[in-house]
Amino acid sequence: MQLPPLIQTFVLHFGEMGGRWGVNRTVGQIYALLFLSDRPLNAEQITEALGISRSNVSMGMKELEGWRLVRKRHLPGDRREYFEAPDDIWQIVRTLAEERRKREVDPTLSMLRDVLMEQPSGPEERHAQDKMRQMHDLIELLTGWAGDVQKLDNASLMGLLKLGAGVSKLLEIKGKLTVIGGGKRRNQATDEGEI
Amino acid sequence: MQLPPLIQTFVLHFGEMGGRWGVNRTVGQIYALLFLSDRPLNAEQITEALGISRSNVSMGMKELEGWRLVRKRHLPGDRREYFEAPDDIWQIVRTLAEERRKREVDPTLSMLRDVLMEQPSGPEERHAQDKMRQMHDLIELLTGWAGDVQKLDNASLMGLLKLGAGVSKLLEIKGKLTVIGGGKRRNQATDEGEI
DNA sequence: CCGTAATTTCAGAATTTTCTGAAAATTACA
DNA sequence: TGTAATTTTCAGAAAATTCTGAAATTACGG
Repeated sequence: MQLPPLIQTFVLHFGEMGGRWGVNRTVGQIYALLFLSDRPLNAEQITEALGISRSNVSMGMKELEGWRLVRKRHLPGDRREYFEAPDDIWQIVRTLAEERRKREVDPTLSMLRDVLMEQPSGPEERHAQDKMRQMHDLIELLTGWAGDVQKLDNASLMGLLKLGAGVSKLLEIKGKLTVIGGGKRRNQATDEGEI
Repeated sequence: MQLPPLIQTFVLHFGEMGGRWGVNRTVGQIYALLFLSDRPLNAEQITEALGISRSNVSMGMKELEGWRLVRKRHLPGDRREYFEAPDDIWQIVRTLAEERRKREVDPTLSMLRDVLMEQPSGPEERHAQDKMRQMHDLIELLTGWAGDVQKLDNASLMGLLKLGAGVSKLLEIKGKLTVIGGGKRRNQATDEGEI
């Protein structure tokens, strides 16, 4: 690998963190490289920059496309494929959130739904099912909210983030407005402890 | 492994998902078992329930304590150690968010800070550093917000979640109130695209 | 369509991670 | 303090993942 030092630091870091983020070292490095690059790169260039095999790049790209974190491009007069990482950093966050939900949360939600349909066969299973229902309801609440927030445009999203702990204050205001206007609830859960 | 079917399904699922969540199969299974259990369990019981070695349980517990997802307990008249998973599901979410930030985000933030101190040695590094600054600022905004929200009590947190996309409406209201009252900003970033 | 450049696939090698059993260390309490 | 129960450690076995090179496939330009 022969890269400018700042870029190399970043790329190596992404390689090491890749594991914790659910991708392998190569995939992390490829994404880092594309993210920093000011132009699309082809597989050969990535191979050279990272010192990995051509086939490894091919598999890594397939994985990154699965994550919707890279796009294919074609440069005129060049029959090779080029890759680039989308620029809008807010969109990247949305994509990551969505893909991680799909991989890390949805399967569990689905399993929980199945298991909650079953009849518990005794007090032990009854208690277990209670806990599973708590988990299920909370996950639904969280993912539903995340889905809603994801749809906000960049400016609104930034507004929300800047607010920070201020949401608390805002919620109090909302409470008062709701009493007057009679706003409707998103679901029927109660307001304390149990959801 | 000899467990009631509902429990077994849940435990096996957590084992399989463990990998994607940043822990190994055993750790996922142990946590699942403790989460569903209506009483603390000792290492021997976990060994039997999951069909894994005693030493593996020991290592798994250490990992789960590192995540702050289990607590040690002592039952009177029994010198063995017992383990239990905290009950408050909201607190579990906070703990998970915190620990994942510590493992998955903080190291990157730290690396970015270091790299942003360096002088870029040419246009390529300058562009790369720009992207890194974008990433750094966005991560700070996100983690700062998450940190604030984490401090909310259960009821407020639930209020926020139920709001869903309604935050958008609420933000508009806030905008108007701010014009009147002159609220202060959390940071100096601009409101569009670039953060 | 032909030839060739480019990409993908995949079997097995290399590496990393997980798990176990045996031994060492720690702990409770008699 | 001695002893037996319990927990932890850790070297290496087992399993899983990642990576490569060679072969197969695809896609382009003539």
